[in-house]
Amino acid sequence: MAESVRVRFAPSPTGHLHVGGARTALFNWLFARHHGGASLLRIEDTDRDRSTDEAIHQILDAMTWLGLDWDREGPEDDGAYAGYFRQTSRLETYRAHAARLLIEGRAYRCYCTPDDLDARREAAQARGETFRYDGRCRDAAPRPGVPAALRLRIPDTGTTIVPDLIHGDVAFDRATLDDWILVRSDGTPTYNFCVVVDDVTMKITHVIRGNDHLSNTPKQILCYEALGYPQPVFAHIPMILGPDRKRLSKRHGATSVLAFRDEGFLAQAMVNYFARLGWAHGDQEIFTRDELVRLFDIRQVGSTPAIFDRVKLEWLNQVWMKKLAEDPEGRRRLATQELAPYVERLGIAAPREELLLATVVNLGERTRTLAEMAEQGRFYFVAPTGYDPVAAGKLLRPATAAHLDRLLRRLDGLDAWDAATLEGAFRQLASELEVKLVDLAQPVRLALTGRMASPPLFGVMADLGRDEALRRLRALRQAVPGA
RNA sequence: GGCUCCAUCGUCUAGCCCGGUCUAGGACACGGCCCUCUCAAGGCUGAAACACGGGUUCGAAUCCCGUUGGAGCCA
Repeated sequence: MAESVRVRFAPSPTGHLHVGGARTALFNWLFARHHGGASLLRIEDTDRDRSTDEAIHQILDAMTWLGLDWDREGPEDDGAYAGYFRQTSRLETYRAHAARLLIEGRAYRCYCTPDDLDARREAAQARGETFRYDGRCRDAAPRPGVPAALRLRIPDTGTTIVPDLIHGDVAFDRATLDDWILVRSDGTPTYNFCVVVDDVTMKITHVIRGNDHLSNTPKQILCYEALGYPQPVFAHIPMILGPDRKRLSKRHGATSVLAFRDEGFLAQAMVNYFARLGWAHGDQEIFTRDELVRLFDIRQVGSTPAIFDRVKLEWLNQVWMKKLAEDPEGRRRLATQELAPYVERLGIAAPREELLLATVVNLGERTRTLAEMAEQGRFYFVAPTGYDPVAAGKLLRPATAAHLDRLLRRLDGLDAWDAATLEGAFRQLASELEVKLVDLAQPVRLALTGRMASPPLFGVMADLGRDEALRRLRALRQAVPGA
């Protein structure tokens, strides 16, 4: 690409950053980073009734969490998140462009009131026709003092082509388009007009956005032409749908990116998942951020809408938790940065780092989210407060008592307290008692973790330490009736 | 309703642009087996798709047309 790439992500701050928006943001970011270009952020807050600062911060928080940093060219007016553009701070620019179009005759004042328009629309419908503005004010005499909307004068005939990186050339018959409103009679600029003016003045080279904007694009292209500005390259990426194939929304459960963070998903897993929605690189499923930047190619993005599959996301999250736990550095970060807050949320203050590490190492392959990991790893930090009722019913019987007593004596006599030694002792005793290892192990597992399922028992005993392990064993022994 | 987009296993997708290598590949989920102190993870394995109908062609998942279905935008 000859000129340097400049893209933008343009959310409207009327709610949280949802899954679809995040994927759009990611594709823009990847495209920019891949080409060494700039990635800008524009907040489309012209709908003042529905836009809130709260939403802006949530969106920025989510983007920061996902690691989608933007190039800071905008005003430095918002602390940590500075450097983005707000449409409401650009109203003067829209006004100037509107004035120019009016003077040059590319736009005209329309005195039709909303009521007029509604009536004409209904009449058209009654006749079974599709209503389009008929251009009746194109040559209307100026009526000073009368509120007027500003409409773009578009050609009556011909075809407007939207050249699109993903869909190829998409043709729209201009006869199906009409002279659309640039500025409402109350003076507020419309969405499509702001977008064009913004993209032009921000020197955006590639507009990467959701497919839901494709239908608006011919109107925008006509506006570029009226303004005499070059068009950016368009890429309309397929939308993300819910399991019912409808546009993804709250009805489908969590769609807010921050909600996923809250549930204990890793940003890396989210990014990996989003990238694979609509894009693929052969058979590869797991991508690091760097790999994505290197391999991402917008032209390889498919054109089919994708259904959001939480189960696969969960799988990816597990893969990433396991992956991070593999090397010392990742393990430490996963334990102290990612997992710790979830453990603390369980009411465990200042969890010890070595236990956090043990949790991460052992529960990474057993759980799918950090919240789940904390929950299932709780026993590392605190003794069980009760036993799984089914297991208790099965295991807390007199027959177990004798075995436990033998075991306790055996463990007391151990010089070392490591997984290998413990396993040896258990196996030895099991064969002496002529029982299966599992029969000896399960009561102990219940004592230490409160559950029937846990990470490998001997590792758990070692991680807990001799004193704590024996304490929990004796506690269970007390609970065994008889003997 | 008008316009536009989309159509490969239940889901994400590879293949489609540059027809033959496709008895259509991978992944998630699901079943079986192995491993095993539990649960997982892992390994092996099974079931599972080119929406339909016409063309074009020696040959179509791949190109063209239509139908059906889904979605989005505008109203």
